[in-house]
Amino acid sequence: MIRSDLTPALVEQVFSMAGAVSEALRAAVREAGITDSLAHLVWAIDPDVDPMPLRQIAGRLHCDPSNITLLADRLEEKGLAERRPHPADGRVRTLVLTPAGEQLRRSLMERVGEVSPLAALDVEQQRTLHELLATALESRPRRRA
Amino acid sequence: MIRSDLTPALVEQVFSMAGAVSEALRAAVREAGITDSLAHLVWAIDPDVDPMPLRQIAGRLHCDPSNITLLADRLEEKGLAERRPHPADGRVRTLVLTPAGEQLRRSLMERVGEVSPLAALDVEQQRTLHELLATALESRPRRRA
DNA sequence: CGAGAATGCTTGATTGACTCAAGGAGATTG
DNA sequence: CAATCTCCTTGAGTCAATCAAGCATTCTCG
Repeated sequence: MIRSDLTPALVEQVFSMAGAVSEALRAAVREAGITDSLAHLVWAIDPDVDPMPLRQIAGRLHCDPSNITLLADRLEEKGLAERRPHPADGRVRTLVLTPAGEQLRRSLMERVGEVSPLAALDVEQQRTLHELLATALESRPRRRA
Repeated sequence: MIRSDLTPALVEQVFSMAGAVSEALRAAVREAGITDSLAHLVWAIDPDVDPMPLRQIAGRLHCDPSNITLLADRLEEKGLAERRPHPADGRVRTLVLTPAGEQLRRSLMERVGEVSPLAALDVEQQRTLHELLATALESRPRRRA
């Protein structure tokens, strides 16, 4: 017993926080007639950057491309997003939000700014938290803390 | 545009961190022949506190009790946990880890202390992070930061 | 006591998410 | 132009999660 290890407690907090955020958004998500996974995908599509290929989205979300195919289908059915051919490469399809999709995305972001536990922190605390998480996430995973 | 809102970025980091931890544990989890959900349940059963009723576990994991029934079945099949009758109330079943289950739980905790991104922070940073998250999580969700 | 209500777990049916293997359309290399 | 590679899609199959009953046990109150 050399040093106390906070890591398991931190992991617990992180999962707890992710769960709390999902819970906080659930009402808005259900109201929009979509599921958590769809909301997650909408969240991941930033209208301000170049359209992403489905494969790239899959990488970003750590799941199989075929999974994104399925979710994209559902998003198209609901008129929240649509596939666009890649301008330079005919194999590639990109996914972009429709105006309705962009509006939903904005409303989710606003909502999370209102009801998530993270909103209970003041600006200074949020900045500190942001930096700590960035530091951890940027590090390549390594042995021994 | 009065103030910059870091909340969406923080939410992104939190989900990213949760994903990274799951990813870091995935190898160990698959090696044990179980799924992420089973691992999550094993993680949630602390051998050092009194055995919890299934209903209470469901509350802790924010899911339906019938879900826990199913997962508990699977855990029993694999010899990682077993149901025990509640000493005072005949309706209640509690779930406790077997020695094999406890060992798996310990190995998951050790592993997360080695490979999770959170382990990249020094002790002081971990303490700060722990306090910030605790502050946020303890607050009742409210409007306006 | 004893009937009715409440509580706790289980079962069954259904839906959604995810993974893997296989296939087809479009690009690239030689 | 032929072989190969990349990207998306399809189909099969598994796991997770919710909901609606259902049964057993306990509690409440006449």
